Amino acid sequence: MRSLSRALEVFAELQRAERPQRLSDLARTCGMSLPTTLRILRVLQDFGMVSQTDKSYRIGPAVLPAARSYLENDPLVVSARPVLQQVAAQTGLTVSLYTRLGFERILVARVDGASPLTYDLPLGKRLPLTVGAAGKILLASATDEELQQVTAAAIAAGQEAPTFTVEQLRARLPEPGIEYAYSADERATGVLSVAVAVPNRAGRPSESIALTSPVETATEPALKAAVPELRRAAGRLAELLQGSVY
Amino acid sequence: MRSLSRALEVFAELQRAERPQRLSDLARTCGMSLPTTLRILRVLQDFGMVSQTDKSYRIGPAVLPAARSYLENDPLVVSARPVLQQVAAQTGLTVSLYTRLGFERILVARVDGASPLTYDLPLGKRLPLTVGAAGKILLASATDEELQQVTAAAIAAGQEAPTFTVEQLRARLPEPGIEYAYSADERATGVLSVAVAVPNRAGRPSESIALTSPVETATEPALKAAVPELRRAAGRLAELLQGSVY
DNA sequence: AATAACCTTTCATTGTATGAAACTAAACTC
DNA sequence: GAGTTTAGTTTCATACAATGAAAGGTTATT
Repeated sequence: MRSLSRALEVFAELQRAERPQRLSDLARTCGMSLPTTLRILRVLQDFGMVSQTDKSYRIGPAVLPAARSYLENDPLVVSARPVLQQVAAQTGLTVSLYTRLGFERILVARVDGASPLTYDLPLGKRLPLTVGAAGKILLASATDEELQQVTAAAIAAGQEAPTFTVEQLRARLPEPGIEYAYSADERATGVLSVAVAVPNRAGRPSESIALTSPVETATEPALKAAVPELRRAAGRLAELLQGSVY
Repeated sequence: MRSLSRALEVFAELQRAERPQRLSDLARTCGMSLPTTLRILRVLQDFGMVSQTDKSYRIGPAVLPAARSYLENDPLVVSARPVLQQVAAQTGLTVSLYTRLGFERILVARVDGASPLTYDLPLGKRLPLTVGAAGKILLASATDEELQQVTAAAIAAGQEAPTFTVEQLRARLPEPGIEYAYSADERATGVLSVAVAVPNRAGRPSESIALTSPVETATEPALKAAVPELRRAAGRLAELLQGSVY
């Protein structure tokens, strides 16, 4: 399925670029010939996944129904909503659900607490695994090899300095036996966060739930005191997922 | 690019289904062999466009960053926001921006007025072209052939009864020379709406702006009185689009 | 336990994806 | 505004990737 992989590369590159791209740019960045790139763009355009104006290509409107379909129908997101709401109600803090995608994590659901963290809801935001409680907890049970890949990916994505090493990463991760991660001023200054992983019947977890708070509102002990509550929520979510028809 | 087209068919079918699909279902619905369908799903899964649990496939989380990228970077959406906000402020009504995708339209931006229409913001919702002011105005300059296709597509999508005809559709559309469309109780009962098209340098328009109001809040004459304001907004948006770097 | 339905892999064949090259259009230079 | 460079598009021969039939394996059903 080479052509399909290449098409998805082009599609990913259009997202990464964050601005309209010319045919030759895309061909160069994705390492393929002009005719091939052009043919791929034409098909993507037929389906609305890509738009064109003059000589510039960008992501097209068809991604919106797709995202809507995901948010409304995905068992993870659907099951999580009531669970997150309950935690937000009990703690008064903002609760977020992340899912791992490649070597990053994506915010897929969020329920604001009493003091909302941000005005906008950055659903779909790509964040590093190396930074922030919700990222680090997903790496807690990772192998050395995987940490190596994560490190390389984070550097390549510009999320970490070129000097970043696996040792530095490991130092941030929770110690063995600790089933939550904590972060302060890591991803954003003035923000504290604890996160637990959503258990996964087999294999390492790819989802995490985080409690986040501005430093003025909560303290480290207060956040850590909420960890049992968070764990229960994660457990409940895992059960819901088992039960769902999938 | 047959394999790419087929992959996008599978992807579209997963959205249409609105629930996890099995391999054999997808193969049958999309009219392709099991091995081919499986190979497509595997590649889509590698990129996060599709998720799998046990034997069920569904839309994957990678669509969220894509949608986010669209909403944050697309010149249409970005340019429209201040324009819609101004109209909402001046009229106190909900203002929506739709774009055409195939034989449907998609809500890509909305700014609520004084009396919000709905609590949730159904961004990315697919709606028919045959119903509602914002759909009909996009068909105002359509050829007979195109109306025929639209009619067939609406019946196929279950948006119109099987007995629906081009004549019935034409009767709903604005008369020649009228540059706005009006609807009452068409798409939703108790909802009035006027819409104008966003002018397009060449070719027929594919975007429209609508003012919507519950029947209790506004009357037909009141809505129609806002049409000049709407037209100015559409013109301003068109200018912004010309000017943007694209 | 037996049967059926479904999923996955293998493999030979075809057809489609591919890039070089030629061509055209646009942008830039002077 | 003519000449030159760069970018986009089309054509075409070739190779290889996409394909489905068939076999094998797995899970569900009876």
